[in-house]
Amino acid sequence: MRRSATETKAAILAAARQRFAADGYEKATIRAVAADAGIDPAMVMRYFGNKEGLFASAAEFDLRLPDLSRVPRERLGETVIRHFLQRWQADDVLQVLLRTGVTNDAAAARIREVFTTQLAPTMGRLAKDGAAARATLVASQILGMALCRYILKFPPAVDMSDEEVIEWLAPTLQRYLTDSG
Amino acid sequence: MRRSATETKAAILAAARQRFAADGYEKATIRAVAADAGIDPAMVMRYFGNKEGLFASAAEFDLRLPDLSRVPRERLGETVIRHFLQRWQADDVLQVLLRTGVTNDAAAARIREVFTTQLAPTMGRLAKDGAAARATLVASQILGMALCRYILKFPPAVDMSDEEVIEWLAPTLQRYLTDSG
DNA sequence: GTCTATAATTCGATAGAC
DNA sequence: GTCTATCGAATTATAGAC
Repeated sequence: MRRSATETKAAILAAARQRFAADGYEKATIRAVAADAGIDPAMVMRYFGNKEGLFASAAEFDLRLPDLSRVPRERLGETVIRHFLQRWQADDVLQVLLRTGVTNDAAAARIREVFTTQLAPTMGRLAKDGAAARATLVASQILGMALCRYILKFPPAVDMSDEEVIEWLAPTLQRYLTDSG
Repeated sequence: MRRSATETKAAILAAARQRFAADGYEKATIRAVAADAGIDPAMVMRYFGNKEGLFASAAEFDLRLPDLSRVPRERLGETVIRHFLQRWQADDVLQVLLRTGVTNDAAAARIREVFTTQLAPTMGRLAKDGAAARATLVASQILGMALCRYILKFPPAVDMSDEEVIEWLAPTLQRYLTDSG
């Protein structure tokens, strides 16, 4: 079959995200990605140069955080956790970052970049003091729950409904974002 | 050099824990472990059969949770976070579990086992309702902070002192353990 | 744009000498 | 108890034909 370059690239990227999300960086092979995309492994090299280049493209990521300055202050925690639950299930790029970031330095650097350029500034506009620490606390609880639910699959975390997660985590995030010292 | 079997096994295990903790399951090679231990790769096979066997031995783990029934109820959160901060820095088995559990199914199963047999029962004796969910919430916050601090190395999390971590996380864990609904 | 062939490594694992 | 030699499989990556 003969396709356009953009079609092929898109097919490869979709397959790569699935593989990276499911297997992590080292276990996700170019051959497997190519097989999933229904093309030859050589095409992956042609379009992305090498495995690092493929990963860099597959890990492009926008948190798409809402404008938190328009949210009532007492509902910040709930808004943030709702956003991330939905963001987590929309596609698997967040899962790519988490799965690969734990064993691959380049991927960890990518997560830090997302944190530094997207999450921290947004939080910084909300709290006057300790913004960086607050952003980290928020990230730790969100990533920790994602880890237990989607990666490690702790039975109680998997069984919990989205609303239950929100009920428990919203007050935690609210405190991290708005409490003094 | 000629050593006793126990000496050699101990040297291999120590090296294996370091490698698994730093690289995860697939990137930690038997050859690298053997080089670190200053012995031949064949010795690893001799004593542990295969890579899975080596991992199983390296991932033997006891949370060593204190008897929480003897702790004043209002200090439960602080006690738990203090224990885990110390446990995390005592050796690197917890880091082994986290690094490997994200990409290796056997390792993930091992973490779930530690959770189910060691953490959940202890929490279960404290709260009458929703014990499993409470244990998961505690695990999510503790693992999430460990992830940001020791694995992903978010600068604000790395710079935070132990006491700051305790001040922020203790109230969170306290609420997860003792709050109603 | 697609694929074949293959080079160059690397890894887990085995057999066997000393 | 320790090591050499090596097999067989898998991987990234390259060169080049069609």
